[in-house]
Amino acid sequence: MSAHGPISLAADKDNGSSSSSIYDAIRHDILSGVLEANARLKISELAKRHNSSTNPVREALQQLRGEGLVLFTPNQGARVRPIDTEFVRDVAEVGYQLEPYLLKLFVETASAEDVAELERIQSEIEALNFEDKTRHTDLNHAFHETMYERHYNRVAFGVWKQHREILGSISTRVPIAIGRQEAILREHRALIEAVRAQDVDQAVKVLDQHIGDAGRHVVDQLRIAQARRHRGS
Amino acid sequence: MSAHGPISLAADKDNGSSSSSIYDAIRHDILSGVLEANARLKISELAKRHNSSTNPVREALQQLRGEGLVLFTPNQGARVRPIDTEFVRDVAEVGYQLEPYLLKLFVETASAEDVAELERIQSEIEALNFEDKTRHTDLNHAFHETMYERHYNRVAFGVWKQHREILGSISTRVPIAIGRQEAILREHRALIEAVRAQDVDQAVKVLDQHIGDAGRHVVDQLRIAQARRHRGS
DNA sequence: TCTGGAAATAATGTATGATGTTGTTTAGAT
DNA sequence: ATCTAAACAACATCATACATTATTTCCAGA
Repeated sequence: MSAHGPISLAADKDNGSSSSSIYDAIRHDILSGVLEANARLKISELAKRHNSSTNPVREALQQLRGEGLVLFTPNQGARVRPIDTEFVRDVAEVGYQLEPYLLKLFVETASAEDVAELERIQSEIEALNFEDKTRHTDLNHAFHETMYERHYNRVAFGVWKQHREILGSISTRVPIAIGRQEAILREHRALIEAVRAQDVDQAVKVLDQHIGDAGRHVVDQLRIAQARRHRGS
Repeated sequence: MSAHGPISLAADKDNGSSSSSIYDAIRHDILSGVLEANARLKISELAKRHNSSTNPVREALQQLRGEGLVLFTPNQGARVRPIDTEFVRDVAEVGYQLEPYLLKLFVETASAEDVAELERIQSEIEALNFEDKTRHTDLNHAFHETMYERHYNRVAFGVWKQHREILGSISTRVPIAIGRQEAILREHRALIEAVRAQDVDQAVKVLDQHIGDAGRHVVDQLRIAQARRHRGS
C-alpha cells in the first residue's frame, strides 16, 4: 500500500468529553494549517498543550488515523498527513465522482426556499468579492453543502464532506486567479438557474465544469507554490 | 447528523505492534460477523480476550471509530455500527459512483497478463460454482481488486476498498439467487471481453449493470432476512 | 570528517486508582 | 402489590506512574 491510503466514512455526534474536544482541536489545527503537513505530533507535547494526560491524546490521534488525516510510523508515532499535489488531485477526483450523484437528488427535490438560500449565499459571496479567503472558502462550502446535506445517502454525504474539508483547507492557502474568480461566480449563477429550471442534465453539466476547474486550479496553484519553495524562495 | 456518518479514507501500513494486531482482530470480527451489528464493545472484556491492557484496546476502537465501523456514545462506550439496509444501500451507491472511474484507467492500460489474471480468477469462480460463499466473496473481491489496485488514485482505491469490505461482509451472509449466479458469471465474462477489446464504453456499461444488480440484490436479500426476523422466525 | 556508542527522547504497553455516569437492585413507603 | 428513592455494581473515562523498547541526538575519539 502506498503512502496514500483512503480517507474516512466516520463522523458521529460530538460528546462533551475531553478526548472529543482534543480530537476537535487537533483536527482543526491540521485542517487550518496550524499544524503543517508532515509535522510530528508528539503525544506529551499535545497533552501539555491541551492540559490533559497522554491517554486522551493517544486516542484522538488514533481516531484521526482512522480518518486518514494522521499517519503512524511504528515506534515513531504520528505525523500530519502530507497534503501534496497528488493527494489533493486524488481527493478532488473522488469528490468529482460523487458530486453529480449528490446534486441530482437536490435538483429533483429543491424547493423555492432552497433556491432562495442558494441565492442568499451566492450574494454573500459576491459581496465579499474574494477579500477574505477563509470566509470565501466557508461560504463556498456552505453553497455546496446546502445542496447536498439533505441527501438520503449519509455515507456519500460524509465522504464528500470530508474530502471537501481537505480541499477547503488547501484552497485558503493558495491564491485565486482573477479569471478563476469570475468563473466561480458565473458557474454558481448558472447552477442556481439550472436548479430553478429543474434541469438535472444542465445542472450536472455546469457542476462538472465547476468542480473540474476548481480542482485543477487548486492543483495548479499548489504546483506553483511547491516549485517556488523548491527554488528556495 | 444522522446515525449514518461517513466511512474512512484511512489505511496505512501494518506495523507489528500489539495495538495493530488488536485493531486487526476487532476489525476482522466486526466484518466477519463474529461481533454482530450493534454489539456492545466492552473495553475490559476485549482487553482480556486479547491479553492486553485497556489502553491498546481503547486506541484500536478509536481508530475503528475514525473508519466508521464503531460508534461511541458518551459514557457508554463503543458499539459495532449497525449495518442495516439503508447503510448497505448507501455504501453500495458510493461504490457505484467510484467503480467506473477506477475501471476506466484499467481498461486503457491493461496488459495481456492482466487479462490472463482476470480469466484465472474467473475460472476459479466458475469452478467453485457458489459452493463456498466466503471463498466466492473473496474471489469476487479479487476480480475487482485486480482491475483497480494499480490505479494512481490511492484515495479513490482506498474508499472503494473499504466499501467493498463492508459489502463483502454482508454478502457472505445472504443467499445468492440462482438467476443472480448466472448473471454474475455472464457479466464477468462480458467485462473480460470488453477489457480485451480495449472498449472503455462497453466495459463501463457492463460494470454499471453488474454492480447495480449486485447492490440491489444484496439490499433485497437483506430486506427479506430482516422481514423474516421481524415476523419472528 | 567520519564513526561508535552513550545519553536523551519518545513511543508503546502495563498497572492502578479516582471520578462520574448509567443501569439495576433493593428497601421502604404508600 | 406498586411506586419511589437510596444503595450498589458495572463501566467509561481520565490521570498517573512506571517498564520496556526503539529512535534520535550528540559527543568523544579515530
